[in-house]
Amino acid sequence: MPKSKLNNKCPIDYALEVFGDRWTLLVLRDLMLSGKRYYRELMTSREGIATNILASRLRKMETDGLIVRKQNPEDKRQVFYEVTEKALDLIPVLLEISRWSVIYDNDSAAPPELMQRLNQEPELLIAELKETARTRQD
Amino acid sequence: MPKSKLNNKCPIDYALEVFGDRWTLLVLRDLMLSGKRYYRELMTSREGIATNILASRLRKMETDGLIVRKQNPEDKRQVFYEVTEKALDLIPVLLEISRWSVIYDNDSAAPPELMQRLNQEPELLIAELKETARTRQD
DNA sequence: CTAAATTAATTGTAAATTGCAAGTGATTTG
DNA sequence: CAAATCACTTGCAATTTACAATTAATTTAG
Repeated sequence: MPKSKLNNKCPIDYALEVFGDRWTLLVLRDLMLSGKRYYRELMTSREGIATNILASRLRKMETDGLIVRKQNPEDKRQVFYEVTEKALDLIPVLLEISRWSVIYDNDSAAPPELMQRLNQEPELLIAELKETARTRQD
Repeated sequence: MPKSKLNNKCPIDYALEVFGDRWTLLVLRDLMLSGKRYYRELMTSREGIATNILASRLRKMETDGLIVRKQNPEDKRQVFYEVTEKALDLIPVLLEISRWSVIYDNDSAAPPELMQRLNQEPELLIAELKETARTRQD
């Protein structure tokens, strides 16, 4: 990672610092769109993230204010992660990315009715996805 | 980079393979939103990309169908890059990312009237930005 | 016509990051 | 209380990145 500069001006720069790596967006996808919450659940993504990388990304994501780390009071070994509004506000970015990939990659698939709703009533879809993600965690 | 799998299914995966690194989105920004076309222009971005990294990214971006490499017939030393429709269709992604960064990073700035138009008439803004980028290159 | 400058890279190497395998400490389960 | 589970950490090899120097092709200046 290049040294971060004070008084960064380009918005793309900041975004790349926060999620411009190979794994952060995938973890956010799992937390926000796949309903995963626990470390062990995040380990099982099809992309196969290594445990040390997952741990270091979760640490950085907490530092960056995307997630909050919590302990399951009923089993103190278990740790889960809640997404913040800052993370939830990345849902539109994830959806735009998905829309693009579905067009340009033959192997990319997403629930077709999701893509349809994304074209027809994006605002409502985003609101629902956010609410679903939020509700899961209280 | 982890090995890419055949029959990739998640759209986010594909996107990360194509532009999920530290530099590709910045180069696309310069090509599509800042009107840069020449290698030497791309070298002067404030973020300071190293020349070997720029060269390797441009090669990969051409492989991935985001840009086309061309030679200036009036000065055969000079090389410029044109963006494809595939790249232009990433403008909405760049704009969504910018919207998010402007909210969450105090140091991020973007032309305020651009952000305003992004909220009020996103489709028209995107069409105009694409057209501007396209026109520049013929 | 030739020497210097410009452009778009490539090459070499050190530093940083990633990926993989194994191990650890706290808890819970049988 | 021994074994299993969970969320990591550690060690190390392999890959990628950053920085500096060099190169080949072409153009410009004198």
